[in-house]
Amino acid sequence: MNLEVRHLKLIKSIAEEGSVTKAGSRLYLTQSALSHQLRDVEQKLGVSLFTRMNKRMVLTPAGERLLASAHTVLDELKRTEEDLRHIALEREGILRISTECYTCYHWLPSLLQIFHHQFPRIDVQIVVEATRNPHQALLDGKIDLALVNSPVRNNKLIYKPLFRDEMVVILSKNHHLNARPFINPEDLLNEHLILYTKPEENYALKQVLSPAGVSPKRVSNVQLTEAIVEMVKAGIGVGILSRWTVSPQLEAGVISALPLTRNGLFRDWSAAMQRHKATPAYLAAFLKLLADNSVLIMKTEKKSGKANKLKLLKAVDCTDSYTRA
DNA sequence: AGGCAGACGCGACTCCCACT
DNA sequence: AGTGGGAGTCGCGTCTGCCT
Repeated sequence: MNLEVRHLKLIKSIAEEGSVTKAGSRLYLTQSALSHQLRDVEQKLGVSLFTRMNKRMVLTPAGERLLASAHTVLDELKRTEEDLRHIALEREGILRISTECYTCYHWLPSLLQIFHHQFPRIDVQIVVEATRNPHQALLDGKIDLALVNSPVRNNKLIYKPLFRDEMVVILSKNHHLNARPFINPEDLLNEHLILYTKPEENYALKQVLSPAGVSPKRVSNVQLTEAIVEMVKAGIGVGILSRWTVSPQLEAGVISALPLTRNGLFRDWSAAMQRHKATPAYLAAFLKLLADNSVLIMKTEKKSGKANKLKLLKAVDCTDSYTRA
């Protein structure tokens, strides 16, 4: 290829200025330098680009053709440089997120709204397919950040602790187990357990019921919190959900919740990402947003003799109606 | 006078090769 | 593999002649 960007700038400047001397002033080069350049490119292309008419440089048809390309290419280069500047400033890019639990998608959109105000040109993509194994998705480079609660750790990933939430057993108001201060695994033996996730993926089953050798009479998988609440309310079964998920219903008094085991069952949430990958500014900002708001997402306070009560603060209002597709 | 183009020289850069 | 030096190349500037 004979044509270079300087040749495109040259032909554009000469065509617009009408002379090599004026073009030289615009390009901060001498008339002679541009004359050399022009002769060089004309020789390489084997065609005249300008007709020398007295003291004016007039484009030939070949010159007209090259000028059209020069406009296109130089404009595109200008746009590219502008885009690269944005990327260099890390104001533009893609942030791919997934979580290890579908229920997080309840409060995540609210957090993303705040993030979008800070980084309007960052395209946030929620990769729902990675929910089943966000660790592997991170290692495969399919996502940039995962919200995880699994105690399993991978040494190729780093984990930033965020918050702890409590899994509780939810019951209808007139359920006989309401008399208990907490629920033991064996109390669920004769119950119809309605779970948000599949039994083999369920945190409570894996951490408490299975180790205790307890297999409830019946287990159903309903991937809709509102449906689980309605079924529990109707006395069809009992559920196990994170306390903050059912906070509005608990406050409204339509269902009740009891800790699972004497000490309760808690999940420790972390933000996971690749250990040896640079953290762009927008990702760092999102992490900070998570860390700052994790206290707001689920703040528990001890009340004398009563179970922890969840408080959802306005910054991230989880009561927004949101249902997973 | 003003503008273009050619001859020549300079500095920066690249390539190649020898050396450590 | 890394470093340093010499040769060649390229792009540009100065000077100058030619043309209108």
